[in-house]
Amino acid sequence: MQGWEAVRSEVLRRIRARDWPAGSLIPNEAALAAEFGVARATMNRALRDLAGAGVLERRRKSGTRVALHPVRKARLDIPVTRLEIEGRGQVYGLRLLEQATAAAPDAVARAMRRSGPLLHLVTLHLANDAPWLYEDRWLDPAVLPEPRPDFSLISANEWLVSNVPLLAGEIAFSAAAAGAAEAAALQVSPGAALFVVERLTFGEAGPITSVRLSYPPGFRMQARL
Amino acid sequence: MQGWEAVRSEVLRRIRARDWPAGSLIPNEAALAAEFGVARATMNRALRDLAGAGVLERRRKSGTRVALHPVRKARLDIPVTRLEIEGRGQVYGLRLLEQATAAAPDAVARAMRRSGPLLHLVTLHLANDAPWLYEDRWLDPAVLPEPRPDFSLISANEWLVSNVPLLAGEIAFSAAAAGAAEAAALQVSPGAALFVVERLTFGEAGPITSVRLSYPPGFRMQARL
DNA sequence: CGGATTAATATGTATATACATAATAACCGC
DNA sequence: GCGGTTATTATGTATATACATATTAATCCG
Repeated sequence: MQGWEAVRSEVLRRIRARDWPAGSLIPNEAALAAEFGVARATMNRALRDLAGAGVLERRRKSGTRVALHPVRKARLDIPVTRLEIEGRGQVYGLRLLEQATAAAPDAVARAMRRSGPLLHLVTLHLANDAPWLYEDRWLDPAVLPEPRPDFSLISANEWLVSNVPLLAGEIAFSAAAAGAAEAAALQVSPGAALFVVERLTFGEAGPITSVRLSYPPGFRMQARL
Repeated sequence: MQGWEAVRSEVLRRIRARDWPAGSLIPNEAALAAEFGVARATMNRALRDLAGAGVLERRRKSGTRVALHPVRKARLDIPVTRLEIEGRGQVYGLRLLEQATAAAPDAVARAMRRSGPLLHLVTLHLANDAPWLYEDRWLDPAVLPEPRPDFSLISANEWLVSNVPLLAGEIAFSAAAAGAAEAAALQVSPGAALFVVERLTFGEAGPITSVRLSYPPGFRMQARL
């Protein structure tokens, strides 16, 4: 047995083979390190990794036990739209449908903790000239320089990731029926089932942007377990 | 500066402050360790963590550079449905709508690489007696013991996670219009926008189960960025 | 017995050192 | 200049050791 990944594999095997049943306590790091013939640091890395994956639960002094209900953790990468499309070998296009400074709807204003007017951007992203993604974004104008970037050339998302220090965010996925504007832009019938991604992004001084992305029927977001 | 998390914070700060602009090469581990006054192992852990988060890109010999297009990585936890509902303080219910051994549809059979008949389970999960989730599952009967578990008492998912060694899986999210059966079970109108999770799970000897989960309109799947 | 103090223990982290590995740069003979 | 070999370099990993920290068990004392 050599290498922390090999150690991790053997530990995983024992868990799946029920050598160490769900909920049971497994031997401590020192004992396992001795058994596998590795240093404790190596053992630690393997076990720490499995704990991060949700397979093990570790507590000081108590020890390490096999998770009773292994919460499956999926990881998904959310690339910049342009790169996602170009990565599929297609030609990326961008059409700015609307750009205005206005009062945001109630739900958005509350989430962004802003009462004043916000910059409203509605954008259609295209792949090989076909509608790919409808984007409805509200943006705090305070983060923009003068003159403002030309959002008909670069998407707000792409401009933001490379120009504003982002701290954290929330993201949620859901399904929704297409509204009139979305349906027209995406060239689907009103009421069609859209895949919706809603994101709220925070900078150092609170929320910066709130965005709703709608993908037409057929879109699948793939994740790794 | 003490502790790998403090080191990581400072590195992150420099990246966001553009001390180290996107795409640029940062000093090597040894130099940074000296500057921060920590061991290289500590520096390594901080940088390795940021690389895992997509903020840095590291290559042997070439060095470490700030990611040009920081792919945002979202992590989402997918709990067992019963625990998800009980965790919300609601009463979990389960209704087995259909249980039959039959030939799977083409797409399912192909994904599962099986030609013979499979066990087909259609289940409705309830929260406080209200429809919560419609589950359509195809299952390799070879993994089941005799007598078979009673899937009207325990959900197939829950039985599987605690009885079959699972290896890996694929998961995908999408939106779809409700079909007749789904609409009736979930008490929504046909064509309503459902949030769909499709999962294919592998054991040691190939695919074990293929499942399609449909959530009624209003359901949101939250993730952490 | 009960509550507070103290000891014991497993994980968490930091350190110096060493070697492995991958990728690039330098070199060399032709 | 070209193709192939060799050296160099930064990250990746393994190791022994040490101490920190959280948590539980044991102990003591009124």
